[in-house]
Amino acid sequence: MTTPAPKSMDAIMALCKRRGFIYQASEIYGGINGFWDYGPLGAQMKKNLRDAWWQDMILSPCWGRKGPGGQRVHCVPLETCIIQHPKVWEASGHIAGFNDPMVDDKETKQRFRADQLSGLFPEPSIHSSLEQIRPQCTVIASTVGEAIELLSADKSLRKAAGVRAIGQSFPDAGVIEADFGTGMARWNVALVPMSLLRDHARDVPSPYTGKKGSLTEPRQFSLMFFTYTGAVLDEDNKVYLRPETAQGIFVQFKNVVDTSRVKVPFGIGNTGRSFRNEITPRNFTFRSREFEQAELEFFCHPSESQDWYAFWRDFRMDWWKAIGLAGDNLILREHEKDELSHYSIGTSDVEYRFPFTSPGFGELEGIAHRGCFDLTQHQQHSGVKQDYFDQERGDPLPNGSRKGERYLPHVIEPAAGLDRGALALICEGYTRDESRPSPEFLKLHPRIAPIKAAVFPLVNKDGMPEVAEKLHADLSRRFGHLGFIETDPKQSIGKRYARMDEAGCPFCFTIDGDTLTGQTVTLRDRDTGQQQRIAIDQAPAMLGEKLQR
RNA sequence: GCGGGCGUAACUCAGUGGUAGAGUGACAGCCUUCCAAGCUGUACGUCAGGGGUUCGAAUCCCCUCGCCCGCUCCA
Repeated sequence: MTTPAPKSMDAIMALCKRRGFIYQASEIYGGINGFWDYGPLGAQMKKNLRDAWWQDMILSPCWGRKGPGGQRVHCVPLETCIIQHPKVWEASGHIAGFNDPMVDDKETKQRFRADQLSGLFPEPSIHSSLEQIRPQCTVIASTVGEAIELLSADKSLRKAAGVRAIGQSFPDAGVIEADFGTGMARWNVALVPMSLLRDHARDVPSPYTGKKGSLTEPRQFSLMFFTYTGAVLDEDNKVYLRPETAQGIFVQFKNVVDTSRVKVPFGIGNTGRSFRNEITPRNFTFRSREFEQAELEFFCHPSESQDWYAFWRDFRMDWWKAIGLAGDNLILREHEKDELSHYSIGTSDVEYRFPFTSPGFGELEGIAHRGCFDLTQHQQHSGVKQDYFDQERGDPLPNGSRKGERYLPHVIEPAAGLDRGALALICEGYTRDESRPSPEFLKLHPRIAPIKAAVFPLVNKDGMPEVAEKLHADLSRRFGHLGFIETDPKQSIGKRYARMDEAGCPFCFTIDGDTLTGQTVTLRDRDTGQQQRIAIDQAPAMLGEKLQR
């Protein structure tokens, strides 16, 4: 299978700017790395995407599709704060996980994670205590097996490390035979302890050059944004901006259960901004430091969790297809076992082939089976029970009811990136067709398009503008809550069509001479340029029907 | 974080030491009965920012910021 040539990202970015979809944040001050703003059309488009998610996930979940047990899917919304108690992030593991200590090699200017450095250590002798043992050489590898494999396979790596020859290796024992110029000897392979890197960085050889003295001490890189509550800048007042919306849901799980008559299985949805201090913001809005998520946490009985996982994975894929990403550029990718988070039983990504990832793919949404990891963590850290009493489970009682069962629900998490979704829809919709009068246009799904329709008088005279004005007012009343309804009497009709094509407006109504005599208008389709003539009083119903699809 | 490329009007770009330009777009008017048509006119620039060299800098030098690409990273 051949991959079609990727669309020009430069052209897409130029269109986004030109038509007011996406601007660089703080542009007049030179911009700020990793932040982007949405212009008028972009803001409306993203709202449409968010509304579509809300509609299909919360208000009418899964288009009415039944769950694995044949039951109706039930979800409720929640809106939680960007700033939560700092302990939320301790419990979730983000504070630890987001603060990987890194080591730089000052000579080569390269950087690696301090906990991913392995070394070849001499066997301890009676003359040296364990604290004095220094690695003879190092390689970047987080496991003993990986280190041995790298040394065995990579000749240039051996050269950098000063290894002249490799003998036998015993991965299970963590031992390898190597000759550093003093004859073949046995070496213990082990992770370089953090304490050694911290206190004796100068004694640790660089994994890049084999030379000692060029490594820095491990340094913290905070991937979470923080600020202070209250006016006093005191470490005790330090709080974090959330890196995901999900934790807000978990910490309110009990409240939702206790106050909203929900029964497991059910979902809680939450959309909103999250913040990650990305090391390398890149690729337009794809990896932004401030971004918007649409996350659902679906709580279910552990025994049903696998079925719900498959259910949500499939539905989410179908959903992206339904709003305009149908085709080879969209895939569902099941994570390999070694790719999974420590707590996850299964994860799938919905991925899109962006022009800048092609022929590879970039993640739009992750659907994760999180087990009961989060509720367990919060139960432990907060001391507040998070278990659920299910009255419909357990042994039958004589009176016909059930004894009930107490358990920590398992969680399926479909977590979508709205900015990435919007970007994918723009990339997918961006089309150049030189055979058209307006070669450049944006094929946005009617549900997502920020401009829903335009009404044009063919010429700006003979009473046509007045008729257009009236139809515009009518359509605005009925559909204005979904997006813009435009009208424009100026300039040539071709130019006005072209403008709408470029902005992704799917439908144009045109008032012409026949409207005045026969009460009909033409309805032009953006993608084909084809027109059909309909009665003017049918226009609202016709548009309503087309916007539903 | 490293390496490379780039930054001039809303967009695409020309301008390599001597008065900041073109096309497109936008806006106004005329014209116009279906696809960026035509005519007339108007507005639009901290030449990414700062510093330096020079009589004079968009142009040469230094620093910073931003964007793109390749590494790296992506809990």
